[in-house]
Amino acid sequence: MTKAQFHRISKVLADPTRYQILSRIARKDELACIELRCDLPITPATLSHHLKELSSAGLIDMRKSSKFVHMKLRDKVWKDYLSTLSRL
Amino acid sequence: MTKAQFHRISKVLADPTRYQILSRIARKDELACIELRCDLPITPATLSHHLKELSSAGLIDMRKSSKFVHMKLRDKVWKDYLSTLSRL
DNA sequence: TCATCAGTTAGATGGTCATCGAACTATTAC
DNA sequence: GTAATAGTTCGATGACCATCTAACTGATGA
Repeated sequence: MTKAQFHRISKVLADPTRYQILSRIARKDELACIELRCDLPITPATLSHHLKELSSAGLIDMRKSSKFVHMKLRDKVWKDYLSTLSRL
Repeated sequence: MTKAQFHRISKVLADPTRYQILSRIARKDELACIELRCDLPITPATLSHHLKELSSAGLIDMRKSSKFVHMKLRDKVWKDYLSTLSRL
């Protein structure tokens, strides 16, 4: 993991809403975007923005299936991040 | 560790300069402020600001000895943070 | 007592970013 | 085709914050 990617992820995690989204994605094998829209107090535009950030930081994969978008944690990246962070 | 403290620490770590400072502190048992001033490309005012953030987030202890300030990582808080984060 | 050095505080500034509404695309249903 | 639904994109806005300079405190040494 490069320093740039590491800092990118740190920044992405620093927003509580985004962290919560990632946490929700991680708890399921795969999560549909619409499941998040139901109970998060943000507009679809904001949610879309956060998912883009998570995705371009490399933390999640996004898959489109007809009308719906499904997200998945990228375990390897997440483990890499934890391991880099724990080395401080 | 409360959610508030967790998010506070996440935010503190998100700034690369501050992360580097914390990293330097962690590598030694105790680090003098003046050792950081030497080779960080920031003014004393900015350094002081970052140390205050790290300290009030609970990540470091600061000790004043005559003219000098010494910092130390609070291992327990750091380990708590890592453990909370790894649970996502 | 005076100069110097370590560090802090206050206030200003410029940049970043979470958020929104509005307009859009694309898909499904009737 | 037309309406409804899922999600995106764009531009604007307001808040937050890293950084600086300048002025300060407090300790050391001459």
